[in-house]
Amino acid sequence: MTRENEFELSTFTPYLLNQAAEAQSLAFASIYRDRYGMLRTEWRVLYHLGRYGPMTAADISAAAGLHKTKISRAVRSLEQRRYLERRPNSEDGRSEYLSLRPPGEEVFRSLSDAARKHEAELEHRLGLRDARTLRRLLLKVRAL
Amino acid sequence: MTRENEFELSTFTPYLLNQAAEAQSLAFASIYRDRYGMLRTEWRVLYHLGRYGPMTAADISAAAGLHKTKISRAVRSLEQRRYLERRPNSEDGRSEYLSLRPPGEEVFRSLSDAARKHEAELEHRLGLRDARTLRRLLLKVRAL
DNA sequence: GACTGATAGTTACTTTTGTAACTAACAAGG
DNA sequence: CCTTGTTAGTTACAAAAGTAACTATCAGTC
Repeated sequence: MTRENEFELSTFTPYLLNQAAEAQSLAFASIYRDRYGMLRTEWRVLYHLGRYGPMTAADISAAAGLHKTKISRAVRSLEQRRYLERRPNSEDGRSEYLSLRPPGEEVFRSLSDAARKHEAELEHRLGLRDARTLRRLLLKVRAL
Repeated sequence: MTRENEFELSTFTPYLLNQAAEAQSLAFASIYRDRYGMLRTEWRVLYHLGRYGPMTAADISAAAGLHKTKISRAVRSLEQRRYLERRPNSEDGRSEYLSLRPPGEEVFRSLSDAARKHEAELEHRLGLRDARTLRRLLLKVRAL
């Protein structure tokens, strides 16, 4: 009953990308979610501040490619957890400089470690050669 | 100022997977969204019915790996657009058989065509060799 | 220094998703 | 039949994300 040239979703690249991304995201998301009750955007904001130091919400928005409302909400949430603090930007009264507080730094280190481990594990299970190829192809796809 | 062994999100495989998936999803989603105002789950339900013929919500749930509440909502939405119809299942009073109506079949064919074109285009831009490798690796990742 | 347009960030509103609770129908055993 | 437990699907509620409108500040111009 299956027609010859029928379209197969199960081999459709965007679908496979989603499946693979979801599987991997779930695996890593459970770490920042279960350990710290954080959302993906919150982890991303925390990461940028931890990795590159103090910056404004607009800086994060540009660097992470996230919409400003997402940043705004993530910042408020991280602030409430005492992970970051705001200090006025003397150059521009509209914005504030955001920086991690010690507990935030701590969480950043912990999650960075977990991410490194996660990546190493994936690389191991995939094999170094395939892992590298995959990264290269994903970059290529994203750039299309 | 950049420390040596610092974790780099931009080379983190789950992150790259998400980026690539998002880029590709957005590209294809705009088709069913803009053309027919459909959501991803709706397209998936429509696909299963169009590709494999009438089945129950539970069948779709199992085949597509989608939660039953998602199916329920998608089915109602597709029904309101007159894309599908329900008929009682004489074997089991709790469930109904779902099948596409002519307009639904029409949309299914149109979207299948669009998907085929999309895949061909991607294959062309990526090169056949890389496209195949990518699919292989994505399957491998999903299976981990 | 008032007017115009742009920018940083927040708030309000809407849509979508996730989760849990619920109803109805089934199935098996007493 | 009448309990007990399971399954199909819907509904209700809560969390999250998207979009638009808003406030405040800035920068340049007249």
